[in-house]
Amino acid sequence: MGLDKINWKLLTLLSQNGRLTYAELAKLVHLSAPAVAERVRKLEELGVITGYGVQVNLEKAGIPITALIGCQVYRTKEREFKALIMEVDEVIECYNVTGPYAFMLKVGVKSMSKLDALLERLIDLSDTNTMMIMSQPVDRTMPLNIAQQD
Amino acid sequence: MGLDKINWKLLTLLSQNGRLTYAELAKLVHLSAPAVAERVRKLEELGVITGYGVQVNLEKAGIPITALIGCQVYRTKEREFKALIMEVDEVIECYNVTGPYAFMLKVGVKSMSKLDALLERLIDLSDTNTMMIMSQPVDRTMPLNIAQQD
DNA sequence: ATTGAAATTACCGTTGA
DNA sequence: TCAACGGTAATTTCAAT
Repeated sequence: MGLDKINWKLLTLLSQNGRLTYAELAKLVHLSAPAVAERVRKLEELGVITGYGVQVNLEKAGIPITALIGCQVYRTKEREFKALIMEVDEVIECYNVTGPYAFMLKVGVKSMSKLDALLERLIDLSDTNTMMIMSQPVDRTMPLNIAQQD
Repeated sequence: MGLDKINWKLLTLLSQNGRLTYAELAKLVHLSAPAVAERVRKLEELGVITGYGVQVNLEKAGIPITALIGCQVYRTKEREFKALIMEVDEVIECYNVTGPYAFMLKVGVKSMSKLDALLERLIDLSDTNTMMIMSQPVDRTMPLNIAQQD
């Protein structure tokens, strides 16, 4: 739990550039490369770091349409809904949240007709509210300056 | 735009493991390592790949509370709101969307009082609707099986 | 295939409990 | 005194060309 300042720095640096080498990280946190390697290894072991990935510009990748979909799932259909969601390729993120919109989805599609087809699949299990994403002014992996937060 | 099947495969593989080497990628797509390196280089140049990062378990990192906040921003305060959002450390993602909730935020905080303080900062510029995140059954970088989408 | 860099290992020293 | 952590150096692996 209590990650120290250096581990936070490492997480922040890696979230901004997951390909930094241990030597580069070492310079940035004023430690030796093996010391950094050991810290990162432990962060992975603890499950704090769960993996490494690329950041993709979906628009440039040929996915021009992304949307958030608030889903007011019918009380008896929650389990079924969750199972469905996990099978739908277009779903990028799915949050189970408090409040009337039990699930919030982020989806990416190639066309409006694809989006329409997707909503059709959901409508049997929930009322949906679709919000088209126009821009994303902030996109991070985690909060900033976490060390400063009490 | 028209990324071919192999480039999609590369993107998918890298989104699942951003540390795969060119040699490993080469085996998985049945090409030579230099050919893969060239493709990845071009994807970066085109801006399809915008970076590399780590995936972090916020809970294990000591950020136990995450929430989505729908923000109904007052008509005259949109610019001010956007400026504020970009300065708030706790904001992880911010989407500008269609519909009454002009902005949807994903935030991460260490305590409920921190969340309360954050909402206080927003309330002058917008009506907010907070949804606490209980779980995230799907977390991807992009849609699956994109090649199959027409 | 060769060169160079990065990861890993082993070993030692320091510190603090 | 012992456990935890970091540094240095040598070795081995591996990636880029």
